[in-house]
Amino acid sequence: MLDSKLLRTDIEDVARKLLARGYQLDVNAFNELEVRRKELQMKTQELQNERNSKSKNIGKAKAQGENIQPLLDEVSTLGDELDAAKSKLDEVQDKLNDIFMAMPNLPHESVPAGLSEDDNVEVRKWGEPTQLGFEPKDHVELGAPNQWLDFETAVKLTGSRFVVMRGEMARLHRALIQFMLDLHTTEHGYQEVYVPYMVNSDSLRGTGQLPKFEEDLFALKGESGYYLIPTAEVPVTNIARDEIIPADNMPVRYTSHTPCFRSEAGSYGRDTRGMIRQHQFEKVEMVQMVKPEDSWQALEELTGHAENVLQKLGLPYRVMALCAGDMGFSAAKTYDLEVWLPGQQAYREISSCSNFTDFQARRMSARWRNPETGKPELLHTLNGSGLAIGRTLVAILENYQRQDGSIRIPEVLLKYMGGLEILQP
RNA sequence: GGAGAGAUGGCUGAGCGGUUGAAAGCACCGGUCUUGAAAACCGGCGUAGGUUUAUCCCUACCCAGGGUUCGAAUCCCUGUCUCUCCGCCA
Repeated sequence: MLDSKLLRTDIEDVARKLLARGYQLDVNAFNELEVRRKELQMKTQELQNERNSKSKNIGKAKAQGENIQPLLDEVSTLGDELDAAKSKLDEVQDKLNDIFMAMPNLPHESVPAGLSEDDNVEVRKWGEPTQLGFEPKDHVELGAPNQWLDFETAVKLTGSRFVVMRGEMARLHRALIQFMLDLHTTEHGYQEVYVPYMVNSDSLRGTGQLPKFEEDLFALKGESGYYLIPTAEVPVTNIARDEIIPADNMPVRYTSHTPCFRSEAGSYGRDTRGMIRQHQFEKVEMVQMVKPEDSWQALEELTGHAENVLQKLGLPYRVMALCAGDMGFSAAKTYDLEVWLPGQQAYREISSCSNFTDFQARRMSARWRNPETGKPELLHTLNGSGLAIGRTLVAILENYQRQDGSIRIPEVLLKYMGGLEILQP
């Protein structure tokens, strides 16, 4: 959510920045609502004031044994007037609130212009696309032996966009999770947290998935109103919802491994082969809550933490600064990490690292106590994948494949694989 | 699942339907005292919004949402959560 003061004082500037990301703000409609809000609010508060003071007088008069009937007559119509004013005010405020909740964050000044992924800008590159010296297989072919990756059975169990993993492949998948969590907790200063995989709608509103993107979520049947999490970002960031974090505890750095559940509505036909785009996948997430003045530095660091995972795994990647139009709803700036996939001869997204500034914090009232003012102030939130496990597994299979279809295990994973060095078909 | 108790400011904890936005204590901040600290004493100390900006003033908020009333932290209804006991259970 954007600062309402900003929209009152400089709405043209806000509208211009939103347009950069393809969001058209109806300035006139907003201003009209805002004028009405002000009128109705002042009128309502005046009536409330009148009611309060007259009621007090009635109390006093009654205490002194006076006849209060004339005073009661005086306020007889006040209640109805007040109710009418209040309901009009509520109506306008609901409309304004709907607008606010549907308005995306403002892109930072450093965000490249553009409306589609074609306008994203490569910031840096690490390593070179892997040269195998033979025709590379993709992960579906590589996973076929021993039913390492078994898509047919997953279809039977559930449907498309799921996978069953077996044997050493399942272990490698698990090894990746352990490796990433250990790296973030021991070298990057994150605290590991375990969180619910279902959340309520308040949490989803807090991080920005609701109200606009409900079709991307799996909602549970029944009365609970719960949803399966689309990312650990939701439960982990909402830890700070309605909290005031002491300055000494800042910055807060959490890492968490969770499954992620996404309906992938609107992506029919895209990435249908293999496990690039699944309804259920694992992810190790990093989340930070920082002082506002630190958030841009924190974004660079957090991106570096995700990059470190790829570097330790020896996977070539590039860092892309997303253009304004390609960023997610809540982000002020996003770096995508794209890993090289020999099977596709392409870089594919494997991590997304964003600074949300105070956008999520305002939605969820996440604050810290600023020692300079002594007051609670909105903090800044960030998160990034570190990394998406399924896609990392794909990247390892494709980059570490050998001509006979066997897979070499990267050095850093050996201790999680019980010393197993090669996956042999 | 059954029975009962409860939810008040950072924490503990008062609160007859009418100057209670809320006693008291703790914590915290400023000051006096002290070589310094502690103690003692004095003062301050919630959040959000509106108006204004020197300030003042006004409104809302005592779990949430409804209701009764001229007036609700206080009464009624619904929901959520917490605790205790019983039952069941990975």
